[in-house]
Parts: sequence; C-alpha cells; structure tokens
Amino acid sequence: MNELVIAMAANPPKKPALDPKQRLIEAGLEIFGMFNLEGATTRQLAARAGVNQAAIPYYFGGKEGLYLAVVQHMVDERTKEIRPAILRIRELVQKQQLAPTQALEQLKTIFGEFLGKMLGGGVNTSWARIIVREQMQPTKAFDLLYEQWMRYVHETVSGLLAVILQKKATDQQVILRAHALVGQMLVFIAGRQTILRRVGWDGYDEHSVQLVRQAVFDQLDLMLKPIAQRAAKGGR
Amino acid sequence: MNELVIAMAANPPKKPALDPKQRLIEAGLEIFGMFNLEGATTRQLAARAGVNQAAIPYYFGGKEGLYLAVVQHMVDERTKEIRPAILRIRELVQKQQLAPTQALEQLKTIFGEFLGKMLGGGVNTSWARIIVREQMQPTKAFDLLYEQWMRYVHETVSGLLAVILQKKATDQQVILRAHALVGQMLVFIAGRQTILRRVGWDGYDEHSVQLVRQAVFDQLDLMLKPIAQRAAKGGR
DNA sequence: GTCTATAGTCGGATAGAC
DNA sequence: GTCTATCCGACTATAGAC
Repeated sequence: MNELVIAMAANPPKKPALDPKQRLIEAGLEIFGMFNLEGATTRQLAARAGVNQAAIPYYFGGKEGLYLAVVQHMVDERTKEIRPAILRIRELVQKQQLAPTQALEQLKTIFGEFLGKMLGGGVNTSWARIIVREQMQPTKAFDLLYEQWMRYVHETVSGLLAVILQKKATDQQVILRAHALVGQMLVFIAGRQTILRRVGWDGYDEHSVQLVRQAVFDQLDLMLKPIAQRAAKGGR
Repeated sequence: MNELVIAMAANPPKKPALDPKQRLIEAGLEIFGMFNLEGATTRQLAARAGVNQAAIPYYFGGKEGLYLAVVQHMVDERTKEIRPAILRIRELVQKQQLAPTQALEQLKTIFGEFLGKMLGGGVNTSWARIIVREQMQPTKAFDLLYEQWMRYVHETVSGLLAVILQKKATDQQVILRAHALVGQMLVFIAGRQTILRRVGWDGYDEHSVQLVRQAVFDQLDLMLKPIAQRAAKGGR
C-alpha cells in the first residue's frame, strides 16, 4: 500500500458517514478516481473508509460490486443535480420556444457548470476520471453511465446545437459536432497533464478554471454566435 | 489470461520480426493499448510476442521497462513521421510567412491526419489510448511523451492559432484555446464509447472516420474562417 | 540467449471467533 | 455485523539447466 493512501487514511473525510456501506462508497469514489478498477486494492479501499477489508465482499460481493455501487451512486447524485435543467431545456427545444441565441447561452451555462465541477477538485474530478477510463476500457459500469446519464446530457447538447444550426437534433452530423463541442471542455480533463505542463500550472484552482472557462466560451462564441444571430434575424 | 489474448497469440502479427526484443515491443504496444500498465501481465505480453515470459525481465529489466521501451519506440516513430512538417510550419510561423487563411488550412491538414491515424485502428489507436491513460495517471513515460512529442505538436497548433487570431503564440489564452481545439478531435478517442453508442456504430471504419473528419472541419471553419478572412483583408 | 521451474509477493475472498 | 487470520490464486522476477 502506498504512502499517499496511508496519509489519506490518517486524515479521513470530514463528514464521517457512520454507515460502513456509505463510507466504502465514498472511499471508493476517491480511490477508484485515482487508480482504476484493477489498480485499486481492497486494502486501500478499506483503509480509506476506515472499515475492515472483509467488509467489501460482505456488503458488495467483491471489489467489482463496490465499483458498480460507486458508479451507480454517482449517477444518481449527478442525475438528481441536472435533471430539472435537462427537462426544462428539452421541453423548450421540443416546443421550439428557444431562439438560437438563447440556445447558445444555455450551452454556455451547461459547459460552464461542468467545467467548474469537473476541474474544481474533489469528488467531481474523481467522477470525471472514472468516466474517461470507462471510455477506453468499458466495464459493466459504462452501461449505467451511458444509459442513465451521459445519454441525456449528450442529447441535450445536440438539441441545443440543432437549434443554433437550424437542423434536426437527430441529424448525425449534428450529433458528431455536438460531440466535438463537448470535447472542447472534456479535453481539460482527458488532456489534463498536457495542458498543466503547457501553461505551467500545478493543478487547477479557482483562477485557472476561470481562465479555462473563458477560453471555452470564447471558442463557442466565435463558432456559434454569428450563425445564431443570423438565424435569429432570418426569423424562426 | 483471458481468451482474447489467447486468440491473439494463436493469430500472431503478419510480419514476424525475428528479434525477440522487437517482437516484445510490438506486442507491448497492442497489450498496453488494451489494458494499462497494471492490467497487462507479463504472461499476456510474452504469449502475444511468442517469446518466453522470462524474456521480459531479461531484455527490459521488467514489465515497466518494457512499457517505457514501447512508449519510447512509439515516440521515435511518430516523431520521425511528423518532424519535417512540424519544422516547416514552425519556420513559416516564425518568419510570419503564413497568412491566416493558410494557417487554417494547415491546421485542418494536421487535424485530418491525426483523426485518420488515431481512429483508423491498429497501432495508432493503441498509441492514442496509452496517451489518454498517461494523462490521468502519468508514469515515467509521460515525460518522454510530453517532452519529445506532444510539446512540439501542441506548440505548432498554438502557433497556427496565434497566426489566425493575430495574437502571440505564447499568449496563455491562445494556448488554452489551442488545447480546446485539440479536444475537438481527441474527444473521438477519449469519448470513444459514448459517440459510438450515440450514433450506433460498432467501431470506426473508413466511412465513419470521414464523417468525423467532416464534422471537425465544419467546426473549425465555422470558428476560424471568418476571423482568418477578416484578418487577411485587414492586411498583415 | 532461451528455456523450465520456482521462489517470493501480493491481493481478493473466505472461515470462523466474538 | 464486524473483526482476525488465513487460504488460494495470480503475478513478477529469478535461478539454473541447456
């Protein structure tokens, strides 16, 4: 077991969730965020949660069971967070009550919040890392992630882009382009080390996240504002 | 050892590089592309290369040594490939002999080639996967990757963007925005599973890569063409 | 230089006390 | 339900034959 995790175990999370099941899930999010499914050990997980190692097979049937529980827990949390906003946007898009310029603003809001959360450290960074890893080596957890969460986010982004481009949301080219757009923010996670080295940062802090947000917003405006304004003038 | 690798071992690569060292490096690229450093086992690697398991510690000092050799080998190969183009562009940028519209075309050329290679399957896909993993859990290999390869690519992209935006290539905001641009193509690797599911593809083939390329080019044009043309008219 | 056999380590799950 | 102790399998690296 490495020193880092020992140090972490000595300095447990502030809110000691008394339920060992809950504690294991919280520890799992941290450990599985740092390492991957194979890389994380039950001993690390147990130490971080402050519970016995045998508790993992007992409560979750095994390490993989804990991993799935961690992902499911996170999916539930994140879904709870974004569900109202997603539903609201979906309805506006479906009823065609959204002007292209408004759609662009919505897009920026979504991207801005994501960046703040994913780069801001803590659980959301772990969350983002788990997602990126699942893309390369999908496990059973990917189904949960995709069907219960990503799909909705991705469909919403595609929907907003479709409004701006005045095309159908199901248009394959719109979907691909929406994916590329998402990439502009995802790359600050998935290409984390590169950009940190490139600009000489140790990690992301409040200031640097703001700079990243600005860069992404600039790109979005540059790309979509003219077309949105033109579409608005053209009447919808 | 899983069935997949057994099947692969039964169906070895077409060109049997007779040198066991070389064979291990080639096998390593495949196996380390599928799994990560911890996940890959020396047994898998040896089976895939058709050599004895003990050959890994013998030639490379251990599994990690092989991993580093694989990355170094790939860095050398990729550097050889892109070096002339990179140097040529650098010189043009430095001497300010590149019009903004030309810079945009260069950018599209670079992105187009990358997409074709990274998504095209084979060694380049493994390569891309290793890179993404190194971003999340950097090992010693990241230094090789960054210092000998990524840095130059990233600087070149930043340089081209700077020409288009008529700003300095060392401008932090330009660097961040260049990174976002790179994200638009990287996301088709780093968000591989998501986009495949979203559009219902099994994997990338020639046709789908062309569609992806088109989507990325459309975005680049939409974002940068107007500003490049305006800059060109404004005189440089 | 290449092989077989094995030593030594580690990790996950289990048995069984409490 | 929670702990300790342990088993068993898998892995990497090494020893030593050829």
